[in-house]
Amino acid sequence: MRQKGTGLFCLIFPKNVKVRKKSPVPKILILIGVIIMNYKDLADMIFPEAKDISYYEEKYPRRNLKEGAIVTRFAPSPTGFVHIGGLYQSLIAKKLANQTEGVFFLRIEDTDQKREVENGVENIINSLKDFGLEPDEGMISETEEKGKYGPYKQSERKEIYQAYAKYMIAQGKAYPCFCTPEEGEELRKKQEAAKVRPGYYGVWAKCRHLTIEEMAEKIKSGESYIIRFKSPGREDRKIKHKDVIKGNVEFPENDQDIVIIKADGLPTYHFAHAVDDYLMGTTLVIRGDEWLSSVPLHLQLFYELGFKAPKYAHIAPIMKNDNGNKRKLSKRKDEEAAVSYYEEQGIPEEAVKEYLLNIANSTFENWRRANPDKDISEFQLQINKMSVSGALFDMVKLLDVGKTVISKFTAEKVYEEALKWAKRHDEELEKLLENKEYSLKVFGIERGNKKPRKDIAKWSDVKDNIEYMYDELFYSKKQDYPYQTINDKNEIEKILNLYIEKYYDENDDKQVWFDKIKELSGELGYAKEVKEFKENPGKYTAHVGDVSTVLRVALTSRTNTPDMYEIMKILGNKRIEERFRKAIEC
RNA sequence: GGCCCCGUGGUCAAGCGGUUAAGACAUCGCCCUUUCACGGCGGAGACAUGGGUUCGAUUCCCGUCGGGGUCACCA
Repeated sequence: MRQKGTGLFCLIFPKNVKVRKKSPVPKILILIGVIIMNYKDLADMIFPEAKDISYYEEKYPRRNLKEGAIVTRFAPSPTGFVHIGGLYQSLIAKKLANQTEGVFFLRIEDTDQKREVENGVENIINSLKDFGLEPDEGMISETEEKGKYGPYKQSERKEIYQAYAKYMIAQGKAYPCFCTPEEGEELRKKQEAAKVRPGYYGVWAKCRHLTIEEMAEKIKSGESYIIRFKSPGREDRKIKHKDVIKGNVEFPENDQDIVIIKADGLPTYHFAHAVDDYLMGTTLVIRGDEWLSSVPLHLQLFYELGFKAPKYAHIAPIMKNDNGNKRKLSKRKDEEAAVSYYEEQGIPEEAVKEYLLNIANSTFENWRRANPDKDISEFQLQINKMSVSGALFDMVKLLDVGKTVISKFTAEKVYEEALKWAKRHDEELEKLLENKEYSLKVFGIERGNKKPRKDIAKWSDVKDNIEYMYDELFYSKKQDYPYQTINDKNEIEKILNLYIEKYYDENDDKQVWFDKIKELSGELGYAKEVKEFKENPGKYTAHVGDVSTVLRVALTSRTNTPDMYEIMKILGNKRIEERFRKAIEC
């Protein structure tokens, strides 16, 4: 604010000599001299332009929602990429709002302009969109918003905060503080030396004890100042609070005269939180548990502001094991902390959400098993069943969820998603997928039955999974043929030639196809059944499985593939022959 | 350091005074008329610790230890 005092006029001719009943300045004093000011005069002097709070009370009526509807929000600062923890919060918030026919809104907390980052808002909005977590209200682009309780960007709510700050000053519940940051620093050192609790409170709160006249005088002379909350709390008293997740907690009362309006005229988090969540009708504040210890302050603020406080749900952060120590997933150190990481890796949005739901409610897993095909929007999340301590992030489990999620997709969906990812991250894969009809066949292998394959956990696995089905890639690489038991060149040649000349017929059904491989094995002196092979040690050098392996390796250059019958069908006679020829040449 | 929260297998977690202490992921073994995957069956693996309270504590209380959070004109 650092504004010049404009109070001289008010000092000499107070606009409001009549004092409201509540004013702590006795009437008699006012009668004695016009110089004597009251809190309201002080408030007028500091925020001459600010509206009366009744204006905002009318502008933002209480929401008319059905009983039990939860109004909640995601309220990030635009300071960089969205953290997985933020996504977790949003997911929970959105589910809860949807389940109760409430409202989920997005509010941008940009009161710290130093930390703000370019495209910060856009980033947040896009990340939410990527995960299907669009808010019902709030910011929808860098500059646009929807909903009747805006602005949803705190930097645009300055006048609202000032109106409430003015109201607090007029009530004698807030005051200007003229201490400089350096003085604050000194104070802390002094307290440290004296081994007392640090902070601006009680006797240490120098400016709290200034008279109104002294305050006015300083403002008038142009001293810069901030606004502090005049806490009525006492540290030796306890407050009890019931957190929706953490349960009963007990804290000492807040007695800190925290800053509510900073030197730049913008509010601090605490004050903005109280004003916004009241005006926006938030019923449940879902936030990280690093805020738990601020609850006494926030409750006090709501009370002194005359607001009904919301409920709080403090969720445990997602942690990471760092050399045996648990620590929060860090934006700086851990790539998996950024939600963009999951998109880059091609982990499906559904998988990330399912994994997060898994952490949120252990009942999710059972629900999923009972309802394998239902959409997660049908799962009823119970916030009070959430874990109180932070879970270690488990990539292996996430990937397992990813496999299951993708295994349920149709070939069409797999194709679309893989292509979408390839367009952003893998040109080579994108080219492979150009032939949609063919690719659909490839993705259709062992898909759609009751026991679908689970070999794709993320879209970045796809290329490695299917490349041998595409000639352009298959032939462009120098292949090794990792034959196993049967690895004699002549034998291999014999098997391949005999198979293609005498046995393979693309019109065979699977049983006939399989029987023919047995026949082939028998003809060349191998055991037709594995069992027979095992029962007669020494009689055979190899069995039908080993013969199959030769075919498989020659065909794909791999020992592990999905169903070979289907692969052969897709490849077709000509390409099989060609691949065999190539294998023999090597 | 003060204040606060938390502590069940490797991980996520049910259980909250009497249980053979669930389940999932990971791991190991077996089975699934050829591999892999899927699936099935089975194995190994846990109540941090010391005191209480109680006929009986994983469950309740206190201490210890361990982990985390918070003590800004940052959110």
